[in-house]
Parts: sequence; structure tokens; C-alpha cells
Amino acid sequence: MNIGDVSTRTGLPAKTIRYYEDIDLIKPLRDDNGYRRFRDQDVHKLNFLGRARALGFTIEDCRTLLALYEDETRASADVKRVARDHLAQIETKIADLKAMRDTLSHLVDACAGDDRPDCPILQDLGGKS
Amino acid sequence: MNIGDVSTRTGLPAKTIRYYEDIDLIKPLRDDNGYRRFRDQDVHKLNFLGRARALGFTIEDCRTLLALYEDETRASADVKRVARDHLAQIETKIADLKAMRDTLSHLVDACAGDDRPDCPILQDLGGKS
DNA sequence: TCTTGACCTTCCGGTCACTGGAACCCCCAT
DNA sequence: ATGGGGGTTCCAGTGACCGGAAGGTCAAGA
Repeated sequence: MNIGDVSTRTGLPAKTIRYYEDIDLIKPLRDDNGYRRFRDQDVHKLNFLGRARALGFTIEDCRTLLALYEDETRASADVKRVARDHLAQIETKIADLKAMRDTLSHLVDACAGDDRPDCPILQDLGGKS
Repeated sequence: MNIGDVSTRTGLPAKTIRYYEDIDLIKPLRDDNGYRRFRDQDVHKLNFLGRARALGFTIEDCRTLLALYEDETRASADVKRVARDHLAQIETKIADLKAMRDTLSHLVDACAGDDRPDCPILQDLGGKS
């Protein structure tokens, strides 16, 4: 299978697939003409990566998870730790964003949004004190 | 005031302040020795920028907001639009992160986290079907 | 047979908002 | 004179790609 087919199948852009090869996440074969030739295992790995990335894991996490996936003797505790740490980061991000949202939505609500210059949003940013 | 003092006062790293000058968000004066000399208005702008960045506005948004801040004839509607758009993006991000969190926390809960290899997290990523 | 167009290749630069580090200058106290 | 703690510029790197240029390959149609 060529990169275009793999791209269609996995939903990953060809650019991304090449990038993943570049950083040694996958190692497709090469045809005589230099084209990448993807085996089923490559496609499988790419799907794995796509799902892991969709869950927000970093590329380095993905590398770790992929290694664990391929290691029959892994301990699920190792997988769980990676996932739990990532989950914690997500929770933190959500909390940060919520704080921003709360502040912002108050400000947006307080702003008349007409053609006059008075604006509580700018007042706040300017250090309204 | 030199950059170190401004950094202390605003809580922004000196590197960041130099960067903001680089991209023309602020224009501090220069002393004869080449040192930046910050006026109160520069510090004020930096505080504005710090607060706007803390609310997650992009640098370009900050530039826009700063321009509106300085424009006595602005319409608050313009400010509100920027803020509302940004708020929408935050909401989207929160929703995305929540979806990730929900999926992930289910998986983490389902994983034994012991020394055995069986792991629902990897099963899911591998396309458990 | 030639050509068209859809593929594929590599490589370089850009994104965003900084951050780290090197190499250097300046000023004040000892 | 020396040392230390400022300051300066410039270059490179971050993460996870994306866009585009310049060129090679292949199958189908005129």
C-alpha cells in the first residue's frame, strides 16, 4: 500500500505519516522506485497513533505506549501510569480553561457591545482598580 | 526603569518583554548605553498584555485589544467581538478536553494497573473491536 | 509514442509564544 | 584591577506538524 491509500484508510495526512516515519514511530518498507510500502502492521500502528493522539497523548507518550503495546511482557501498571499522568494534565488544563472562561464570560456579559467606547473588558485588562 | 525592574514589577520574564518589543507590542526608549528604558506607560501596557495572555488571548488578539484600548473612539462592540470569539474557542477546547477526559478516565478505571500485561487502554488504542 | 495528470519523493521554511544559551558590554563596589 | 550582577544581540530549539517548491514515477488516453 502506498502512502495515499494509508492516508485514506487511517485518516492521517500523508505529511503526518511521513513525519511519523521521520521520528521513527513507524518503519515502512521501500519499493524499488523509492515509494514507501506500508504493511498491515504499519497501518495498524498508525491507527493506534491516531487514536492515542486524538486522546491528547504527546508523541513521546505515544512512543512509550506503542512500545508497551508491542511488549507482550509489559505490566499494565506502566500503561496505567502514563494514562493517569496524562489524565491529570488534562484535568489541569480543563481547570485553567474554565477559570479563563468564567472570567471572560463575566466580562463579555458586562460589555454593552455597542458603538460607545466604554468597555469593562478593557477596564479589566487595563487594571481597572 | 531597566528591564529587570520591569520584569519584577510585571511578573513577565525579561525574555518575554524583549520579545514583545521585537514584535512591536511595546516601544521602550533606549539609554545612551543601549539599555532599554521603560516608562510607566510601557509597564502599564505590559501589565495589560500579561492579563490578556493569562486569559488566553493570542498575541494577535492582544495587539488588537491594545490598539482598541488606546483608541478613545473605539466601539465596545469591537472589543466584545474579540472576546466573544475567544470565549467560543475556549468553550470548544473545554469540550474537546472533557471528551478526552471522559474516555481516558473510563479506560484508566478499567485498567488493573498490576504486573500483568492485559490492559484495556492498549486494547482500545489498538482498535479493540 | 507522447503527454497529461495524479501520484510519489526530499528538503526547506513557517507556525506560536516564547526559552535557553553563547558571546559580549556596562556599571558599581571592593 | 577585579568580580559580580546587571544589560545587549543573535541563533537555535520547542511540538507536531503544514505548505510549497522542485523533481521522479506511473497508468491511461489521444
